[in-house]
Amino acid sequence: MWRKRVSGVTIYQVAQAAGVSPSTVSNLLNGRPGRMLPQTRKRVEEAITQLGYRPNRAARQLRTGRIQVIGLVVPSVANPFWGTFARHLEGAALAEGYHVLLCNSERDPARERQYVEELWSDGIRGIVLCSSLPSLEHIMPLVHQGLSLVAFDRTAQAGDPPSLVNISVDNVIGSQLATRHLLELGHERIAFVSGSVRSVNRRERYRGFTDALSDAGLDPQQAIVWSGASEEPYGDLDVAGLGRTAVRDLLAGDRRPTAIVAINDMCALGISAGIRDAGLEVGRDISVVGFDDIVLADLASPALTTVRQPLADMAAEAFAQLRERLTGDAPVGHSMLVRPELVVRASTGPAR
Amino acid sequence: MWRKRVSGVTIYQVAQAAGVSPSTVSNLLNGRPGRMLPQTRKRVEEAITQLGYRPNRAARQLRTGRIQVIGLVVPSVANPFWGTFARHLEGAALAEGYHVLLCNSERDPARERQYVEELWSDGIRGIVLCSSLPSLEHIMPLVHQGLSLVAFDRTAQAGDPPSLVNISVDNVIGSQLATRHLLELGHERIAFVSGSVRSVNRRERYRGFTDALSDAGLDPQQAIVWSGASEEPYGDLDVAGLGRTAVRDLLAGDRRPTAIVAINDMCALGISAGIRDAGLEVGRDISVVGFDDIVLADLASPALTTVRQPLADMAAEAFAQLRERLTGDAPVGHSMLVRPELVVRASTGPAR
DNA sequence: ATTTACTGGTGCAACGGTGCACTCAACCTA
DNA sequence: TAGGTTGAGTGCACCGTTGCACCAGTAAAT
Repeated sequence: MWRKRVSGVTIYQVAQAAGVSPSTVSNLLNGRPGRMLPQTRKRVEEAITQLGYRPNRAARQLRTGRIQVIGLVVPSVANPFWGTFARHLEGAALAEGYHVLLCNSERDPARERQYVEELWSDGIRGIVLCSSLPSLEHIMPLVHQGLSLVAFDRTAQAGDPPSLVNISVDNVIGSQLATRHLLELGHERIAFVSGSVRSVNRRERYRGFTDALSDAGLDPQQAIVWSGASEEPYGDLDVAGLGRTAVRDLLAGDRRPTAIVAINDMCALGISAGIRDAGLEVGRDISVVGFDDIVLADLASPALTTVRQPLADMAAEAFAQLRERLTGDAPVGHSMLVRPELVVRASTGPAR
Repeated sequence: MWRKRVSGVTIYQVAQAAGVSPSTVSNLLNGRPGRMLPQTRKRVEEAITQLGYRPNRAARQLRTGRIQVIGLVVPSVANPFWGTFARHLEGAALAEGYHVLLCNSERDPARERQYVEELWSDGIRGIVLCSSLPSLEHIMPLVHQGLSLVAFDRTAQAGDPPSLVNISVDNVIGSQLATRHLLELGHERIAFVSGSVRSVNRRERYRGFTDALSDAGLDPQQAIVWSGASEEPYGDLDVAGLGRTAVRDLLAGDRRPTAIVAINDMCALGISAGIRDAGLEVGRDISVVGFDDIVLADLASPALTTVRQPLADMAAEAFAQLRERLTGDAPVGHSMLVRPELVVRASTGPAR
C-alpha cells in the first residue's frame, strides 16, 4: 500500500513561482535577505504566502542537525504542579518558536532514561529534566555527547559537571519557613511526611525541617518521620493517597503529631483528607503545611498553608537557559536557586 | 559558527560492521527479515546492538512521510483533568512506539488553529483535538488534505464529515444524572454554572440539566443560569476562579439556589470555595455537583459528588482510533459515546 | 537444454532543504 | 586596458533512510 503524498508545497515550487532558484528562497528563509534585490525579495515573499509554503521540518533537521523542539520529562503531568509547569514552559518555548515534547517518567529511572534516549534519537538536543534523582549518571553519557540538560526541581550536587544547569527553589529554606511557622504557633510534635526517600528535594526539605527543629531547641532525632512503605518508584498521582495513608499510620501510633509538614501540596491535600477521615479538623486539631502552592491549595477547605514556588519565572528561566545553550550563545549556563515564600492560609493554627 | 556533529551511528556503519549493504539493514529494520539468511540477520542484529544504532527519525520521516508522533491539543494541561488525560494518552501511545506532542490552546481558536497547522508542517498527520468548539471549520481544510483527527470531549455535530471521529462521554445523560440526584434530594432552586457558552459540551450539559428539570415538572425557563461574564476565551485555570465568582453573584441575587450543577470539577471546587467564603457549608446549606471526577474530587472537603468520565478507557480508544487511521488499517473510524456514571459523595445533601 | 521460479541479497534514486563555493556582469582603480 | 572588487544570484553535494527494481546463482519444470 502506498500512502497518499501529502507533503505540501516545496521550496522548488516557491522558487519556480518567484522565478528564482531554490537557493535564493533558502537565503531569504535563513536570514540572508541582503543577498538579493528588494524586488526579488518581494517576489519570493509573495510566492511564499500565496502558495502557503511551510518548510518541511524533517528535511531541515536532516540537513542542519538542528530542530526547534525541546524535551520535557516530568514525573507526571497528572499532578497539577507539573501540569502548570509544563504549560508555563510551553508558553516560553512557543514565544521563540519551539515546541515541547512531553514525557511522563512516573519517577521511574528506567523510563526516564529510555525517554531521554528516544529524544536524543529524535534529534532533540535540549531537555528539561524534572528528575530529582540524586544521581544523573544514567543521563550523563548523552550530556557528554552534546545534550543540553537543564535539571529542574533539583539543586546542584557534588560531582555535577559544569555543563549541567540546575534550577530549583531553595528547598532547605522553604522547609525551614514551613516548620518555623508551625513552631511559632506552638507546635512541638511535628511530623514530616513524604514518599520516596531518594529524591534530592525530599532530602533537602527534610533537612530544612530538622534544621528548624534544632534551631528551636528540639531534638531532630525525636522528629516523627513517615516516608512511604517502600523504596519503589511511585507515580505522582498516588502521592495524595500516600498522604492519606500516612495519617492513618500516624494517628495509630503512640506519638500523635499536632502538625504535619508535607513534601508537597498534593501530599498535603491527601493528608488533609486523611485527617478528616479520622473525624478531626484540619488547622484546629492538626495543622498541615504543603509545598508548591498549586492552584488548588487556595481552593481547598481549609485553604492550605504552603511554600510558594514562583513557577512561571522558573519555567521561563529554564527555557532561557536551554535556548542559550542550544543556539550556542552561552556554552555554559548557570544554575538558579530561587528563594521561596511562605503563604499562610487556614490549614495551620495554634497548637492546642 | 558550525555546530558539532552529534548525529550518532548511521545505517552505513552498521552495514559495514555486519558486512552487508545498507539495504539489508533497512530490510531487517522494516519488517522484511525473511529476505536474508538467519546468520546474516544475526550478524546485523549484533552490529546494531553493539554500535548502539538508533535510526535517525528525521531521515526516516523525510523518506517515508511517516512519523511516530501524534499531536495532542488540550485547553490547558494545568487543569488536572487534561493533565490526567494527557498522561493516559501518552501511555497508550508509548506502548505502540508513538510520542505525543503536547499543545495548550487555552481555548483560543486562533491558537488552536495555529498549533494544528504547525503540527501539520512538522509532518504530524494524526491529532487528538480537545476543542469542544461547535465548529471545526478552521481545521477542516487540513482534514481534507489527509489529517486524521480525533475530537475528544466533543460529540458528533450535524454536518461533521464522516472522516471525523468524536470521542466523548454522553454529556446530556451525565448532566441528567447529576441534576436528578439533586431533585431526588428535594432541591428545586438549582443553578447551572459554567464558563464560555459556546462549547459543545457546555451546551449538552445544559440540555441534560434542563431535561431533568422538565421531567420533574419544573420549568427550565425558571432555572438559574450563570455563564461567566464574557464571551471571551478563558484558560482552564481560571475556571475555578469563575466558580468562586459565580457564587458571589448567585448569593447576591434574589433567588438563592439550594444546589448548583457545575460544568466540571474545577469549577465545582471553585464554587465550593465560594460557598465557604460566604460562611455557608457545602452539602448542607448548598449542594454542589461536579463533572469529570478528577482525583481531587475525592480529596476535597467535603468530597465532591460528581459525574465520572472513564478517562483511561477513553484515552486508549482515542489513540487506537488514531492509530488505525494512520496505519491505514481502518480508513473510517467510528465515534464513541461513553455512558458516564454518578459518584455520590459528601458535597450533596437533602434540601433544607 | 532451455525456461521459469525462487532465494538472498544489492544498487540507486529519491525525500526537501541548506549553505559553501562558485559564476557572471557591472563597476572601480591605476 | 588589465586587474581587482563588489553585488546578486545559482549549482551542487550532502544529510540518513527507504524500498522498488534489479541481479547472480541455484533448483525445479518442461
